[in-house]
Amino acid sequence: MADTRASISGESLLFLTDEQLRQGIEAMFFAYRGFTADPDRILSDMSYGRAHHRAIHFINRAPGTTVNNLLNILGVTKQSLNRVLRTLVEDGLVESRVGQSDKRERHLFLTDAGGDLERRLSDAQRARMRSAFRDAGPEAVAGFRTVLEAMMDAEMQRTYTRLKESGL
Amino acid sequence: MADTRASISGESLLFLTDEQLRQGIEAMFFAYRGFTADPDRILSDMSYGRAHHRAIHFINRAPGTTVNNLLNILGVTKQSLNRVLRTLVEDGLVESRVGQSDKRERHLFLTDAGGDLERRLSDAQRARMRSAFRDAGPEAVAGFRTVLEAMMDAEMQRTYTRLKESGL
DNA sequence: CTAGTAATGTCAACAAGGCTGACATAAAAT
DNA sequence: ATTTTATGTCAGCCTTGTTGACATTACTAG
Repeated sequence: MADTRASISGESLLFLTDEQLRQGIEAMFFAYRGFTADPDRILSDMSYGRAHHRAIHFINRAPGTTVNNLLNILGVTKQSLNRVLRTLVEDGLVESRVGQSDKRERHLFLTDAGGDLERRLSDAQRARMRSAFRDAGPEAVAGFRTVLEAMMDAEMQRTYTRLKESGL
Repeated sequence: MADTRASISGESLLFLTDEQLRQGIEAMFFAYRGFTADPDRILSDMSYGRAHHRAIHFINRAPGTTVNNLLNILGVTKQSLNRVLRTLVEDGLVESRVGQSDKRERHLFLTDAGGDLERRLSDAQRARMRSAFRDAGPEAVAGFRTVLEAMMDAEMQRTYTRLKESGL
């Protein structure tokens, strides 16, 4: 398990040393910090946190989504999500409409103010992503996405793909 | 700022649509969950969390590192780190030695028990990384690392590179 | 129609892990 | 001799996660 060389089965599979894997692990750690840094700065001025950002992002992504659907995407408990949603609704950033077909469901939408905040947050995050993508070039970006997809849990991979394809 | 197409300045730079950037953002979000899932499971059985994992990882990476150095790497306050280190020392996973040259400094080392836990955690995390790397192939891995490096804050990039080169 | 199940909300309590501010100590540096 | 540095520690606060319990409403199956 603690081999230096992991697998020499294929042509160029001698690249999976523990050292390389560790570098990948550390790269994920440091990069995720950068990834969240800009929106975090914006949010800390308001009384919001990363959890609000995530909710806003996915409501914007799939307007009219139900609470249960959002729960699955975010992978938290309904109590956690509810606390966040309640403040967002109270502050007029999110609207929660009772479903017309199934009146138990709540469909979630961003208000104009919610859309404004979403744009500020994602502009900041996109700017960093854009700059990283531009520096790295198209082939690196393709590789980046391939590896990230392979790193997801199977269920999240399906969720990710579904979201990805809904946005064409 | 909300362009569909970001930059058509170069040969193949027409790939930076907002949609592509958003997919990158969501890929980071879902992949990071996968990235931390396995160690999190191990840790939740004990009374430890992700913060303990990070401390253990970097102490293992750079044995004898000082508290201050660890503080810079982890990017938290000394109070936060101290809470974590205290429990690790109390539980006999980390040893804190007073520096010989500068006696104000404490140098941190994993004990045998600490090394055992480190191995369990990193084996789990590496297994996922290895599988993702293998599925994606060497070129994708190179791209993955290039993009992640470009996404880091400049300071973290230096820290990352320093760590990377110290492990040759 | 009734019983069961599903979707949601809410209350309470708790824990991890961030944060700030204040203060203490020892040792190095000036 | 004074200041600065490295570290530890106490107290308190916040966000965001958790579990468990319970209520409401409404769809669904028998």
